[in-house]
Order: sequence, then structure tokens, then C-alpha cells
Amino acid sequence: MNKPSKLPTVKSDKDALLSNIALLYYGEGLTQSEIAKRYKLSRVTIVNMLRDCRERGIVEIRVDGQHLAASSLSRDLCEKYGLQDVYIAVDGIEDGSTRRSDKLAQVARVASMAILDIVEPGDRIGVAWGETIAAVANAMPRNSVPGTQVCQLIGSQESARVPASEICAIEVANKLGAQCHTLHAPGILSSAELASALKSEVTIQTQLARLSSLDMTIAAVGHLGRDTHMAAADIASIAELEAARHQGAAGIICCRYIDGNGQEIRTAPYDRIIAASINDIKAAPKKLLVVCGNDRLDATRAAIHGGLVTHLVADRELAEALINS
Amino acid sequence: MNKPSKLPTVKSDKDALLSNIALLYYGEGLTQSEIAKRYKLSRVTIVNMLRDCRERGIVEIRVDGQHLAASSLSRDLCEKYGLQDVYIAVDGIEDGSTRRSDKLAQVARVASMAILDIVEPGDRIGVAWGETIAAVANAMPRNSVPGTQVCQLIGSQESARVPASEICAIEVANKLGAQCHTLHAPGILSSAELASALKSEVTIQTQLARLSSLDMTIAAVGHLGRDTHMAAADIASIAELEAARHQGAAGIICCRYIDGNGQEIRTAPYDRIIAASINDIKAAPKKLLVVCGNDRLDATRAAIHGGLVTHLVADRELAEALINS
DNA sequence: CAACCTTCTTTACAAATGTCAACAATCAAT
DNA sequence: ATTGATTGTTGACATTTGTAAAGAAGGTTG
Repeated sequence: MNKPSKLPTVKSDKDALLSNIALLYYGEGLTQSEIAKRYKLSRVTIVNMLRDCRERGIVEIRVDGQHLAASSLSRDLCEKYGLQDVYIAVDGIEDGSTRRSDKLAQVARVASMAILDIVEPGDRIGVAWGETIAAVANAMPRNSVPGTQVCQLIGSQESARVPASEICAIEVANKLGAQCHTLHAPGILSSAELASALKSEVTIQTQLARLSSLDMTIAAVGHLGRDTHMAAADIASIAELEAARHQGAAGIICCRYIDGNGQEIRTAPYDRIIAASINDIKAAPKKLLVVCGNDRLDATRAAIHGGLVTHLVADRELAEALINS
Repeated sequence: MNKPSKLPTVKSDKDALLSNIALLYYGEGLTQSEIAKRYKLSRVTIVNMLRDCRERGIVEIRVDGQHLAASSLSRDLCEKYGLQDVYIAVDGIEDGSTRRSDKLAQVARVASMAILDIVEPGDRIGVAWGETIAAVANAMPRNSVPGTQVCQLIGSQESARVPASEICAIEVANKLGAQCHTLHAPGILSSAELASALKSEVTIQTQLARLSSLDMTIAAVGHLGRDTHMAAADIASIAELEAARHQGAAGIICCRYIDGNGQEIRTAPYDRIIAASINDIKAAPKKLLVVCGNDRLDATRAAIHGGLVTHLVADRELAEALINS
């Protein structure tokens, strides 16, 4: 009466089985042994299947962003700075003993949930570059949003600390199931002339033009200290950073200096850089800024004042500092 | 330097903490003890918090519907019957030893994932009534879809086996964060005259009118056996069911009889019923049918042939029977 | 046929988790 | 101040889970 085939194991029939087992475990709350009995498999197999489910994104565990942005601190910050949403990563211990990497990981994780809250189908999303952005890309769960595009905001550049710029963009795109527009140019060139020439190449021009019509940006903000990402990636020299600081630079966003009011400061290596402009960012209706660490207090305020932020993700200490300043 | 308040515990600051802990546990993969240490709480507290997170929908564990509809059986059924998607619940043991309640629970769980796949923001969704629908409502995770409305398809009626019709609709609405339009009338009246009078009441008329412009329906299909839901809920008598069967009724959907081709059979208690019409269902562009059990084979085929189904959720045995028939 | 790969099983053990009961601290309000 | 409710803690315990190692079964390939 049934088909004679013993095991109907065409390729992805396995997927269907995995999903069903995931439902029993995560949904119904059955124990692994119960499931094993039911399907006449060993418990070890069930364990492996469940791991598979998580790794392959068949089950997706996500945290509701609304709740992350629900604290009173969040609301206070929204009001004080005119932001749309503020998501706060709260790290347990107050005495600063948490390592920066732990803190950053948590901020990144919160950011990744915030992103899923903010992104809408069809959005064109600009992704910047840096330690923070890399952490965010890494933390994002696989969760497609139909019709999205991801654009790389900063030219490709190697850095000891961080995967290259296009790697970040591609990872975000993969996680979102988005089409990815990479920027086929280095982030920094040796002379302004060369940069300028490159920018007039049709292909590059097209890529840069796209950045002026973004729906959303995901960026971090850097400080001007000597261990800043700009220096670590050989984009700016220590001397240039020093000079920028003297001209009032309070922060770095998308490899561009901004002053305390968020206005752009076009000083070296400004014209050797290939990246989205401050105006490109400003033009996007949704602008997510992800920041971790009190040393970025001024930079964060600057970015906000400059209209470069609509949604903020920060750690609790920074958030408190923002309120109290 | 900081605010003097010892614990910034305004109402939902706790939610923010819960989310963060959920992220560490589910996202980062930290162990409960590690989290407890980090936040200086006891492990028991963490356990409780995580339970809270799940119960309150702060973490949401969902299974990707695509994978549920990925088996070759699904694809075969889509092709054979011209359906858009078929989701199959695969219960472990083949010898039929699985209790119907277990099987139904699994089908319902699969259905609830399917629903999340199918529903789009702004949809007006009709929800029918019965054992199956109740199970689906129960299995659905809390997952809001913006701008959705839920409409009760069948008037309110008590039944020993199943929570009343409006309860099902309301539960689905709650889970989807949808506005809920209940039907303020009994499902069955003692006479056609009374039913007719009631249907001309403006309020009822408005409610019924809404049902002709649904974006999606969620229904099950009943058989004509004597333990059918229609009888259990005192909507149709055994005699009436018998009569309907003689007139060729092959199934019941939304308290309406349909013949083997899915055409409506307007026999008793047809005109004493207050519920959506077969045409209302037919008019919806997305029609999800949830069925469990081989005894509904004919009824399911009938509903499909009548154009009352675009998406199907079924258990594996039924799915195989549909393929082999 | 033999070698090999993949997949699942069994067994065993260590670690993590859920749960209980009894107890402390805090806060509100009588 | 006493009472009660809430919230979290401790310690103890049984269960569940993750993981490793060794082997069986089936299919593929040279």
C-alpha cells in the first residue's frame, strides 16, 4: 500500500525530520530520551541532530529587541538626545573588572538583536568597519530579511586586529540573506591624486553613488587615542591623528573625523580615503550606532549631535555617562 | 559621580536584564553558573530568569518553516494538488502506536510555524474552530506581526472537548499581537428564522461582512463520523450528519458540508448556523488547512479540490495517503 | 572483495540543569 | 515594631545533557 522504498531519504528529507525533532524538543519540551524512543534513534543521535538544527539555522533563538530597549535608562537617553531607540547591554559586574572583549561581545549581541528589530524588508544597509562592527557581524544570527542589500561603507583594508572591511559586510549580508555590494577599492591610498582618480572610475563611482541612498547604516564610532582602529589599520598615522585632535576632532565615524558637534573635519588623510561620506550617513533615515566603552563618550555625543544616530546600542556604563554629562 | 540611587529598578529595567541574560545563555552559550557569577546572583535565580524569558516571550525559539516544507513528500504533494506549500509533521513511530493527541500536538506545532511563515503584516486572518484549531492556537508562540487582525469564523459555542470558538480566535490574536474581531452570536440557533433575524442585525452583519475580505484563513476539515466535532458541539445531530452523508457530503469545513469536489452542500443545519461561508473562505488568497489523521483523507481531498486550500499542514501518514490515492 | 566512508549505536562518565525546601533580606503597610 | 509579601540565597539532590571512544551496518568505490 505504501511505496516500497525503505527509507525515503531524498536529500533534504532530513531537514524535515530535523525540524520536527527541534519542535518536539524546543517547542513541546520533550526530553532527548523521550524523542529518541519515539523515533527509535539513540539519544546521542538526537543530541547531534539538535546541534545541527542550531548550527544550520533550522531553529533560531532570538531575543526580542523591545525588551532590550525597555529600561528606564534607555527611555531617558531617548528623551535626552532625541533618539528613536536605545538598547543597553548590561554587563554584570560594576567594578569594571569585565574584560573589554566580554563587554564588546555582549554589546555586539545586543546590537545584532537591535538590527533585526530595525531592518525592514527591502532596506539598503550600509555597513562600516572596525572591531565593533566585526563583533556585531559575528554575533548576528542567520535571519533573512527579504529584499535587503548590504553595502560596504569603507574600502577594503587589511588590519591586524580585524577582518577586512569586505569580510564584515559580506558576513552581515550572509546573515541577513542580503545581496552584498562590496567596494572594490582599498580604503586608503598613498596620494590624494590616486584616490581621486580611482573615485572617478565608473565602477567605483557607481558603488559610491549607491551609498547616498541608504535606508540604514550600521556604524561604530572611534576615539582619537593612539590605539584607535584608524591607526591600527594604517589608515591614519599617529601624527595625523594628533593633528586632527588639535583641530577639534572628537571622534571618528566611517574613517571620517567629526568635531564635538558632529561636523566633519576634512583633514588628512581625508582625501586619500575611499569610503562613504558623512553626508551619506546623515542621509540615511535609520542610523544605528554601536559603541562600547567609556573612552568613547565624547565621540558618541558628537555623533549624536551631528545627526548621525537614530538608534544607539551602548554598554551600561557608557549609557550612564551619557545621561550624567 | 553616578546617581546615588542604589538599584535603578524602575518597572521594566528587569526586562532589560532578562534579555541580556538570555543573550548570554542562548547567544553566547555561557553556562548558568558563569552567568550567575558574572551578575553576582545565585544560579537558581538565573534558572528562574531564563524560564521567565521563555514564558514571557523575551526569547523566542522558532523553527524555520522552510525546512518543514522541504521534504520530497511535501514537494510531491505541492505538485500533485497545485498547492503552494505543504508542511508535514513526522511522528516517529510508523505502526500507528502514537496516540492521536500526541500526533495532533505535533501537527499543531508544525502548523504554528507554518502560520508564522505565511502571515504577512497587515493581514486579516480568519480563524475557524475545532479540536485541531484549538491545538494550533495553543501551540503558537508569542510572535507579533504588525497590523494583523484576527476574525472569528464561527459563532460562539460551548463544547465539551474544546474551548469555545472565541477563545481560539482570541488566543491566536494574542499570540500574533493582532486586533481580534469576535463574532457576537452563537454558532447554532434553534430555528432558521431566528438565525436569519440575527444575521440581519447590524452588528452581526458588520461582523459577517468582514469575513468576505480575508487575507488568510486558518481552518481544519472534519469528517462525518459520529464522533465528529459538529456532533460533539451539538451543532448537528447524528441524524443530520447521516442525511448529509447521503447527499454526498465528504467533509466539513467551517461548519459547512462539502462534497467530494469541495462544492458546498446546503443541508441541515445549514441555515441555522452563524459562521463564515464557503465563499468567504474561497475568496481568501491564503488558505491554510491543518489536518491530522487518515480518517480525514477524503475530506482533505475534497477541500483541496474545492479550492479551499493553498497551504496544507498534515501528518506524514495522511500526506502519504494523499500521494498514493 | 577489500578498503573506506558515513551514519548510527552502545556504553560510560562528567558537567550542566531543574527542582525542592528552608532560610535571609528588603520593602510596604498596618 | 510586627506582619506579610516579594525576592533572592543556600545546599542538596535527581535528572538531563554533552561528549568521547569503540564498534556495527550499510553503501560506495577502487
